[in-house]
Amino acid sequence: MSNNHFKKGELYSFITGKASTAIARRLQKRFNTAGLNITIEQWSVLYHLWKEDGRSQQQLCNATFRDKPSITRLVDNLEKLNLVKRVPSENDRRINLIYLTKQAQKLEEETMQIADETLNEALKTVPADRIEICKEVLQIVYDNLK
Amino acid sequence: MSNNHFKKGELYSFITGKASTAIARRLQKRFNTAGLNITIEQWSVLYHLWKEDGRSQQQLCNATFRDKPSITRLVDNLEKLNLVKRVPSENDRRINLIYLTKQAQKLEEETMQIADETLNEALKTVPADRIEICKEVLQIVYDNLK
DNA sequence: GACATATAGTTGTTTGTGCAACTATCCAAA
DNA sequence: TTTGGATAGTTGCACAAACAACTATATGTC
Repeated sequence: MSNNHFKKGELYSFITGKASTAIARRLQKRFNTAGLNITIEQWSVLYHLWKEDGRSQQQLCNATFRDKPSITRLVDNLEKLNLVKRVPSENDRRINLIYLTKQAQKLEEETMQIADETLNEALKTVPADRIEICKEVLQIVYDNLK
Repeated sequence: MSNNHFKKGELYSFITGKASTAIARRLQKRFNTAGLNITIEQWSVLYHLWKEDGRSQQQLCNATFRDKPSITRLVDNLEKLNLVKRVPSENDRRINLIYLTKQAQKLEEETMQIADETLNEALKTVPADRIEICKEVLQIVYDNLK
C-alpha cells in the first residue's frame, strides 16, 4: 500500500483538528478560571507581539496564518481591551505598527505558564521522540498546503 | 529534560492547529472549485451520517466533538440545503433523528474522493509509519483532554 | 400520581473566519 | 509627472463556535 493512503475512517479527525481543538478549549477554560479576559485567538496575536512588537498587521497575518480581515478585528478587540495600540508607520502611511501596552506586557508570564501547563497535560505520557515526529509531520502538512 | 517540555516557540502551532486549518482550507477550496455548495463543517456532519443516518443531534454532538447549539445550527443549514431532514423520534419525543436526503446521498462519493485527494496531497512525502505515530500522538492528546 | 432531576434541543449574544469589494498609499515605468 | 499595478488595511456578509438561559419531555423516587 502506498504511503499516502488513509483509511477513510481516519480522515476525519485530521481534517477537523480534534486534538488542537481540545487543547484550545482547555486553554481557554484555564484562562477563564484564572480570570483572564482574553480569547485564545487574541492570545495567539499577543504571543507573536511578545516575541517582538511594532509589527504590521500584515506581518501578524503571516505569523498567525490568518487573513487580513481577521487580524483587523482581532486588533480592534485587543485595542478595546487596552492591550495593544495601533501606531501609523512614519515611513509608509499604509501601515499600522502594533505595540503592546503595559497591561499586555504583564500578561505574558502568567499566560505562557498556563499554556505550558496545558500542553504538558495534553502530552503527558507521550515520549519526547514521538512528539518530535508528530511535530515534523504537521510541519510537512503545513508546508505542502500553505 | 522531561518528556513534556516544549520549547515555547513550538507551543503555538500545536494550539492553533495550523496543519488542520491548512487542510480544511484546501478542502473547502476544492469543494468550491467543484461547485459543491457546502462548508467543511457541514460536510463533517454528513460524513458521520453517511456511516449511519437516523442519528440524534446529541449523537452528532459526540461524533463531531461539537456542542448542542453548534449542531442545531449546522442541521438548520443542512435542512435549508435539502441535505438532511429532522424526524421526531417515536419513542422519545425530545429527540430528533437526522436522515439524509437523496441529494446528500449523491454527494458522498465525490466529496470523499476530494477529501482523500486532499489528504494525500497534504501527506505526500510523509512515510506511512510517521503518519501512524502522528495520529497516535494526536489521539493521546485528545484522550488526555476530552 | 407528584415532584425533582436529568436529558434533548433551541435561541440570544459575543467572538472569530473566509471571501469579496472597497479606500488609501506606495512604487515603477512610460 | 502621470498613470497603472501592487500592497496595507477596512467593511459587509454568511457561516460557525462557545456560553448561558430557556422549553419540552422523560425518568426515578417518594
